[in-house]
Amino acid sequence: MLWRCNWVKPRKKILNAFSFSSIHGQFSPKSREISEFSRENTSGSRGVAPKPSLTHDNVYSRLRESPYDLKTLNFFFWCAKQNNYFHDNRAFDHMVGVVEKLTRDYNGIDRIIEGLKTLGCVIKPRVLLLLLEIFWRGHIYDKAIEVYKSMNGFGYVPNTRAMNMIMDVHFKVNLVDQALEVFEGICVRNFFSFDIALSHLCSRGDLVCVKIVLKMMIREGFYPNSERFGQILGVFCRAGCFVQGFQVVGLMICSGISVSVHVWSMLVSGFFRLGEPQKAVDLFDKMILIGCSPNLVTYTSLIKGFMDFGMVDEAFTVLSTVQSKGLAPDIVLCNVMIHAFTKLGRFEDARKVFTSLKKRKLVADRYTFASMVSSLCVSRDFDLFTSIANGTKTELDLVSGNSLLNCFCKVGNTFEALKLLRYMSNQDFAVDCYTFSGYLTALCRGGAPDKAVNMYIRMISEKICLDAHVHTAIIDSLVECGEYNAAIHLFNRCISEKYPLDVVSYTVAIKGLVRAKRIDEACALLSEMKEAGVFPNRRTYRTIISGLCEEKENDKLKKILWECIEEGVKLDPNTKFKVFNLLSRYRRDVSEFRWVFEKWMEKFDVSDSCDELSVSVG
DNA sequence: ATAGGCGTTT
Repeated sequence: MLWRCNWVKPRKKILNAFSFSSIHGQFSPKSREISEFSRENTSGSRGVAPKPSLTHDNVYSRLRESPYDLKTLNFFFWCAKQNNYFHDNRAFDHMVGVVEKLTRDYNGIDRIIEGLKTLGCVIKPRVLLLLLEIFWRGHIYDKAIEVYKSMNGFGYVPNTRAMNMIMDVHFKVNLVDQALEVFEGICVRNFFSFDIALSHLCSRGDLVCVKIVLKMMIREGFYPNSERFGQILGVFCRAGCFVQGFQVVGLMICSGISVSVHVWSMLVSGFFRLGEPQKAVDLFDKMILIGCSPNLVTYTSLIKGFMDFGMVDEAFTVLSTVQSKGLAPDIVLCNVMIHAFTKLGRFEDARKVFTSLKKRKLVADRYTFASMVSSLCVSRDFDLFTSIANGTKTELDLVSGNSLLNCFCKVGNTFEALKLLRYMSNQDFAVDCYTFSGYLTALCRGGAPDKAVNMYIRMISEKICLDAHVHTAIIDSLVECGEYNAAIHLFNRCISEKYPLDVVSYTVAIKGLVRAKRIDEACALLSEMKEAGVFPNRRTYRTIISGLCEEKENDKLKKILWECIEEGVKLDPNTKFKVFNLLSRYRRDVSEFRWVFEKWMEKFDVSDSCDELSVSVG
């Protein structure tokens, strides 16, 4: 038997985009007498009872007066069977409570169906479809699936509507594969089939499936509504597929959907994340040109984007635009500003934004927390850090937890660091590379380098977090606690195993060799890293130069110094001073480097950034 | 349930 119900008439397709049930209200019920139900189902009451007609109101009041039993359900089905009568939302919603009770009273759907039969209800496809809809509306998903299975048991071929509902149910109970199977099995897909599938796939961020379903949808002549389009675009942007995101926008424009300020904002930040600040700016200009006015979100994206690309002046220009427009910064913009000021080393300004939150009636959140913790840590404002770490009620997430962990390690508060780690793993955080780096550091600092090494070995064997940062963390921590041989051993193993290493990894290894007084090996490693395509930076040179000065290795020092000059590497004042001190004892060296020394002297106390000054060499 | 924000190493 084929399941035919004519639920969704083609011309209604788009009109009813948002709800399955709205169709019920499209038809006015033909005047028919409710008492006919009684005549059909009982005997002898003819002519005695009043004869209310079959209207939504009458049906509803009758349902409400009835007990929660099979008879009421039967009555509901009977009404639905009448010509041109369609239940309204109220009736459906009422029935949720009824079937909920019936589900408890009767064991299994089959028993309910048996009961209905004994009441004279003919079990037609429509009955099961209605039952399915009630369960679906009542979020009783396991029963909905049961009804769907019974449909097949009765030999019915479910129609599109039933399959749409059951696909939705499968998505909702997280049976994605089954949901997609249902989707693929729908012979004639309608707008809802695509809309439901897309809405779930978007929520899950399943870009691959979104693409496939969207293509199918368009090929079959349907277009997503603006809401769904926005959601789809969001998935593309979050996945970093901005070019394809643009195609989606193109589709939106072609299908006459207006591109909202939300969409523009997404694209502006998308171009920044793509590494295309100029395109972001062009887009912003275009947006203004067509008369779409940017809002705080758009401006925030611009400020963040400019800061990421070191376009500090541009960022502050946008900030003054925000102020001149009288837009009150929200918590997101404040967080961006805290981050920006910190990055610029303007810790006092970052702190001012933080303390202004109360005045602005904004509540600090986990983003504020993570940024402030990091800011205070970099600026070594440990007093305020401690008060924030103890006083904030923000619930920790993985990122803010990692931020805090890192800071505890820096302060040297191993106890708190390990306590936090225990908390994070008890909370079932999906700990990541940041956490592992923090863990290894904390263990070493806490005087348990052997435990750290064991942990690290285990991580390697289980292939957890094999990024350069983690290798660097353990090697540096071992160097810092004087375990030079262990550090160098691990580093060599990284090289032989071809683990990913970056300039910092090499630099800390060189630091280890310098501290172990193995200066020749340190110099050799400097050459090796270049051969491996990893280019030393000023901190690498600072480390090796500092070692060479200590060992008074003038010849090697001069060679390295020439290298720095040729490469245009700028040294920090501390290192320059050491070099000058050593070489100025020798007449020949002074003449060789006189011009360099003079240049250094000219701007000895102004040129270099302060972060270099505060850090002791090595 | 359409946009913007947070954390590692020398």
